[in-house]
Amino acid sequence: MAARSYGQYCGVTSAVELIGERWAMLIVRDLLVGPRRYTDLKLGLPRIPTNILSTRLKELQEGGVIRRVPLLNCGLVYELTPYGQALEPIMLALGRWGFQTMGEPEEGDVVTRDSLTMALRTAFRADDSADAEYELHVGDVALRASVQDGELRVAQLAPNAPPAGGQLPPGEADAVIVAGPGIRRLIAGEISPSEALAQDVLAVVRGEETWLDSFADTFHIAPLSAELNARSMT
Amino acid sequence: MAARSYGQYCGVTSAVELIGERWAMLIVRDLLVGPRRYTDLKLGLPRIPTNILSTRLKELQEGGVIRRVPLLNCGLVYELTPYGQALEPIMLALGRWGFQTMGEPEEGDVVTRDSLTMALRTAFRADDSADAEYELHVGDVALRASVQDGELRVAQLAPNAPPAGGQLPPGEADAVIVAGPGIRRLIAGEISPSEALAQDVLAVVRGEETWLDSFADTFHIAPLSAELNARSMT
DNA sequence: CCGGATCCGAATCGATACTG
DNA sequence: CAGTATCGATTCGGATCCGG
Repeated sequence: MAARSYGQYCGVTSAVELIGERWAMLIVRDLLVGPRRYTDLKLGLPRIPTNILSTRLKELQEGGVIRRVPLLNCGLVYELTPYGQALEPIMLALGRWGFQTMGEPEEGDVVTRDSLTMALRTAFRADDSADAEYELHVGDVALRASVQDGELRVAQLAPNAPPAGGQLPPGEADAVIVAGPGIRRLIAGEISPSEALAQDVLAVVRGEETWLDSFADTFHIAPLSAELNARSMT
Repeated sequence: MAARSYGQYCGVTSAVELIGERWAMLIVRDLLVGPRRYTDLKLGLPRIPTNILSTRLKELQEGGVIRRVPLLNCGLVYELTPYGQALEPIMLALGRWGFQTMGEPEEGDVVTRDSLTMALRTAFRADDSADAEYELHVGDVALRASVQDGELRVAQLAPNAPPAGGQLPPGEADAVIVAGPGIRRLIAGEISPSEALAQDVLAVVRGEETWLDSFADTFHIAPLSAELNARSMT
């Protein structure tokens, strides 16, 4: 038996041996957005040591979770296998669960394109969604979220694109929202759209501010219950 | 920022910082079955070092996932907080996912009461279930699975209880199934109930063998697809 | 620039022994 | 029963380097 094996014959154990090592889940999270090259992953995970990244990529490949795909012109990308893609609902549920205890960002925390993309998918409520096109800026990450018929599609815009400036995807967004990490409070329902505007948590730099109500209905993660604060109780 | 922080402001990251450390998920898995004392956890995780167990218990407590509850007479148990219990669907989904790649047990792998209990919950198909009482033995783990109106309840029987010997829960089981780890192949649908019997993967030591068909319908984890074998493809 | 490999100190993990 | 203490073996993190 491998020295570092958990030594149990069990589905959960197998799963944890495949994707439980440090950084592995975050690599999978980013690959759930789309295929990524080594350098993309490194940029999206600024604090991962490069030797750990390459080790994890090998392990995930060995475990059948990801695949190495050479590109036609040059370079290569890593992508999830069908088996790896089956992690999507689990990752979304885990993101929803972890969202509850995010609190405020620590000094030095970053928001990356892929993590924000997954966060939007995590918070998406198909049933409460109204069709709309949002352009969302958080820090220097810019996304375009298209909601149509209860389906969400998220596209990543060029970084540092001036809000409302680009005409990259055809047509203008209904609303361009510029926010900071405090947008968490809106999605958590801790503050209402009008409070968010009043407290400068975010701004609607183009489009009617009423789109913010639709946005808050569409992207929402309800708190589990009040007992969440029952922490550190002996 | 903590040295070992992932440095990202994201729900998945928060979740992984709470339950992503080594052994943490397996502790949560066992606590999803019910409150457990320190010694129970140690027995259920034979390979965990005791210092790691106590460190994880402190961390999970600090994170609001578990709670320490002193018992009236003596001793104490750890139990999940409501927030921790919210991990149940995630754990079941993860168990289902990991089940696909379990293969055959490694030398030295064990099956514990709690892991088998969770495995049954993982494999349970409410829609295809017929009411029944099963007594299941795998290795020296003995469980009583009661299926009624699409609901599953699993009770753990005394270890080393002679199959069909005990009258612990009121009434006799419809079928007493004695199996080894090969029962995975039945649950995965790799073999049929009759093949399982013919190949001595398991035996029905009391009750009609036809109960095994109900069992196989009730507890089943379908393979994702054929491409699962597309491993290690460069 | 892409896709890593190598080296090394620091932190964590695993195994065992020991204690209130 | 419910953990600490200790210590060698691994792994991780940070930095540098390298071939294409």
